[in-house]
Amino acid sequence: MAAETSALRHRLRSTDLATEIEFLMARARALGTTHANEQLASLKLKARSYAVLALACSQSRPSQRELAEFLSLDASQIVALVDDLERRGYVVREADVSDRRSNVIVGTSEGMALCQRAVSAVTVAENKSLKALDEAERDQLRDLLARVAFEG
Amino acid sequence: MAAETSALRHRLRSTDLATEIEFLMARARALGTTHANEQLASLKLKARSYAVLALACSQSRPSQRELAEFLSLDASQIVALVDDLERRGYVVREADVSDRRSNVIVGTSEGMALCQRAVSAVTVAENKSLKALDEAERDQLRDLLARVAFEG
DNA sequence: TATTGTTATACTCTATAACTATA
DNA sequence: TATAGTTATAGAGTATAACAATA
Repeated sequence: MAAETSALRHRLRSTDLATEIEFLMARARALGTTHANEQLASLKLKARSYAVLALACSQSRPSQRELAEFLSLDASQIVALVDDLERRGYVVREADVSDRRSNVIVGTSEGMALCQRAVSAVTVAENKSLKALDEAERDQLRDLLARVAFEG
Repeated sequence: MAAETSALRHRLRSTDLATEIEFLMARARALGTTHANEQLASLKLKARSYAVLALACSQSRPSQRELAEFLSLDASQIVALVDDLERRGYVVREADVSDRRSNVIVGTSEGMALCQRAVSAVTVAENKSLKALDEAERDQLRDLLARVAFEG
């Protein structure tokens, strides 16, 4: 994607579209994903696989179905993401004792180590994406987005 | 995508991932795009084609290259979007007198009419997506996102 | 009967490279 | 030599339906 000229920005920013939250979110997210994927590339992770790894390495013991719901992804996509992370030794599918249909996805110790590095990488990316905002504003944005994201 | 149980929300919301702005933005946007596409479906538009139409129907006379940059899309994707809208009679490619390589994309009167209806549809969708926020909070979110989106 | 994980499949989205016409 | 638009194509992302095992 080519760099944007300031003339272009000025001209198109004054359009109605440029004030729509949906549009602004699309743009902000394109930027954020680019930065995140750049920082995660050396760990052979992307935003998606990072999210799965992070939840697997939390103490929440999510099932694949839960991962799909929480990450707004289709269940069939989770299969491929977990397959990849499992093949690389970062997560395992554990049998759920209370429901034998269900797999619980858990991080291995290698997964935990990778996850720690990934969190650092994502922090770097987030700082790049949000460099226009100070700490208080970032908290404000986080709070507003959380309410939108979880109170649809 | 299945509905999310409150138990799941509670359990996974307490993870570190759930506090990352990148993740929250992905979730909020999945929601917003779903609502927008639902409302635009009867006009045979999607979030993407709506954005192109809206810019074409503004007074800014964007080139295809400018549309690509402003919408964070690849130039080759704009071709297909403009092709579709042009075939349906909503926009035309006008020759740019100052640079004959360049097309200026302009809305027709049918395009203007459709755009007006689309703006209403998108407003409905935005109200659904942002129902958790009051007017002042929406302005705040808009402002914060704009700064992130345009000051990467 | 309904649900979890899985597979297969198709459809959309996105990125890349090569081409043409202009600059 | 570089840029705007186009085309072709491949790869990534996403959705749907069907199946086996289990509830």
